[in-house]
Amino acid sequence: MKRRTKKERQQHLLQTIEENPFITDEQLATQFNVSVQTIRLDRMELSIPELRERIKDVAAKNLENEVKSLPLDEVIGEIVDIELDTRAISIFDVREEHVFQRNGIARGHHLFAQANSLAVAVINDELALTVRANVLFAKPVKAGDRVITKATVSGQNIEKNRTYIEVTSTVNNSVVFKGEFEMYRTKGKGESDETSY
Amino acid sequence: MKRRTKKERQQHLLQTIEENPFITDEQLATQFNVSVQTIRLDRMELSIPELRERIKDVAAKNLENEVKSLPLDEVIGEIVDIELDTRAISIFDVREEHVFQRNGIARGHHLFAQANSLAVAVINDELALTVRANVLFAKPVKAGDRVITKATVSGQNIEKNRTYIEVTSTVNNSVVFKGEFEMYRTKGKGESDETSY
DNA sequence: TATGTATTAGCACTTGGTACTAACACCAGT
DNA sequence: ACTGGTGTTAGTACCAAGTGCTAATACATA
Repeated sequence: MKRRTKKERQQHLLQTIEENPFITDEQLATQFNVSVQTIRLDRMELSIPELRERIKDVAAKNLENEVKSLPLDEVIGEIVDIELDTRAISIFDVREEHVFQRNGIARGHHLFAQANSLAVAVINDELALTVRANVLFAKPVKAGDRVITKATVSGQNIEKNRTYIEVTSTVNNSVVFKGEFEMYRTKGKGESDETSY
Repeated sequence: MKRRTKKERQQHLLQTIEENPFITDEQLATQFNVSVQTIRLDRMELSIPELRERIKDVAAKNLENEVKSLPLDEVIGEIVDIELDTRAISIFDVREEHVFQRNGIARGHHLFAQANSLAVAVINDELALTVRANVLFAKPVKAGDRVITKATVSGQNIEKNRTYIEVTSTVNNSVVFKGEFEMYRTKGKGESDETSY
């Protein structure tokens, strides 16, 4: 059926292309029962690029994402200062994708992930694993907040290959998260590799 | 400079296109100092599709990824069974992107995320936040492992709006992770909303 | 010298467009 | 009844980045 007005059709057009950027003008023309030229005029008015450009945009976004998601898998948050086996600081900007849609509060595991990543990073060893963690989520964190996390090595047990780390996260100097991490490592602080595995 | 052999050039071609799928035959021809036709023949022999197809492929992959990465932000692991305010079970397949490159062991925060997600999900409330967690990483988890996580509500403190949850994760019936979660919620188990916030 | 492989050139054709011109339909205002 | 504006359609020339095909040329090797 013919859409009543031009506006209605254009509204629909925007939505259709948003959902499926791979659609050609000809397919759109058939779908809306208008000529290909009308679709072209519509696209121009709405400044929607042609099929190939649309696809290229989607593809380009993909390459961006690859760059973005990789470090996200490696270390959560950006390490800004580190003194191996002593302390480390990282920054994590909370964005929309990290919070509950319902109330805008950051999901706990993102804060945990930042702390855990930092605890792993501060240990000067090839193999560092989290054995145990006691964490406290002191205050809700919202999208837009910049979380600054400090990890400090607080102790060691060389016989058990353990390192203890205290982690504190703050937003605007107010503590939002605290954690104690017990980490396993193959080698003691500053040791070379004669230590038994 | 001209590449010595056809094979060398084709090897290089594969690599170049892999790195930058947005390159045209003409650009490739200039780069390798051969004619456009030669590049076309090479692509045919190597069954490399034309520029537009390559871009389309990248874009299509992107749309797939969007669908994949969204639920990952919402809940880590797939919930297979749930009885609200009582217990819940989820499954999480550990893949390459979840493990340390160096030793193939899953990063702790992914296991924590699965447990935390499940603890939030089991609570029958609009607002559920993690207040505190004590977790133990009992055994390393590797890529390919299927982690089965069970969350059980173990207690409540109605005055303090707290719910306590025990979480256990196993791989092949062997415990790999245990956690106690203290959760904040606005309403008590089964209550309606007259409770104070 | 003949043969095979690699390379290059040229032409017709394809898709999915842009850019532009022209025609027509219809509705409102004067 | 004529004019004007908006919306729609048709048609043409052109473009990028190809495919598919034929033909010519170079070069080495048997």
